[in-house]
Amino acid sequence: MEQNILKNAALKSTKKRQVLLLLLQKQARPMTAEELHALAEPILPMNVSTVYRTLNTLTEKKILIRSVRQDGKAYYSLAKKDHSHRLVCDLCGKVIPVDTCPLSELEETLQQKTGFRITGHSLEFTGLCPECSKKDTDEK
Amino acid sequence: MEQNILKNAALKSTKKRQVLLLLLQKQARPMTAEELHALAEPILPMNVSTVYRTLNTLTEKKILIRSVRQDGKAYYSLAKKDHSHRLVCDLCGKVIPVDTCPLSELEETLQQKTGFRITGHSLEFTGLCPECSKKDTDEK
DNA sequence: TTACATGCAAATACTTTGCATATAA
DNA sequence: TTATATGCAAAGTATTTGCATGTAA
Repeated sequence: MEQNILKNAALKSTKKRQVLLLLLQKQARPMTAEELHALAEPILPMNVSTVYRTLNTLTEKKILIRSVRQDGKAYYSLAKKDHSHRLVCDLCGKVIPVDTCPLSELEETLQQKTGFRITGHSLEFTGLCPECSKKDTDEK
Repeated sequence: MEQNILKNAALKSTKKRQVLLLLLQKQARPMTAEELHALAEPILPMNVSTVYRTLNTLTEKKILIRSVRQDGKAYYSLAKKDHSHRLVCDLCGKVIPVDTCPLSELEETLQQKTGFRITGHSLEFTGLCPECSKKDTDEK
């Protein structure tokens, strides 16, 4: 699996890259370099710069998607064929993917109105997931 | 004008805060701390940490809105009553405000489907503005 | 007068880079 | 063998903080 992903991108298939890819698959949520390093360490010790370099390389090869959030950190996730948006809980950080994307139509309209050649967009909702929402209410 | 904004927020009305607020009004586009410092310097020299502290204070007081972009930098703009989104040109950085926001309806739907209590969202389109789009085409 | 604002330098957080060594192909 | 990957330490960039001094109210 991971070997193929790497080979297809003309990258050497190293154990460290495989571990990082595996972690991103298993966790199935966007993670920071720091988180990935912490998770990888017990499995296979590696330097932080290796993590950063790997994430950059994989992002350039379009294997990963990098998204910088309001906390100023870069979050990485496997690039899936279908692009999607997500709900991020302010309290527990839980992420719920949103399947609908109502923006294609809007993009069309905007291109025509503004002459802007739109190549992409980022959209993220914030709020409280059901559990945290409950907790929040209980505390009051 | 600026004095009132500051007084209303129970903040001391200093010349430096006024200059920063004025710059944000005049430029009418989101700016980084670095940009603001460079613009303020010739008018009224001030330390970078003053700029950062001022921006943080004004953001806490809801006078400014902070938005961290994909470049990892925080952009500040005056908080207007109406929330809006924008088009950002990848080449020249030009910003075009988008008046429509099609997300309220979607938020409703999502709240019901997921149980998430949505409190906000961030949306930004990227692409090329008409001028840069032309330049880009010409070069090919 | 006094609480808050500012300058300055040092510290922090996240990320990148140069160079020597190690390893997949 | 050879181009690429990695470790390590140092550097870079955006931002914050502690402390002494300055100033609006």
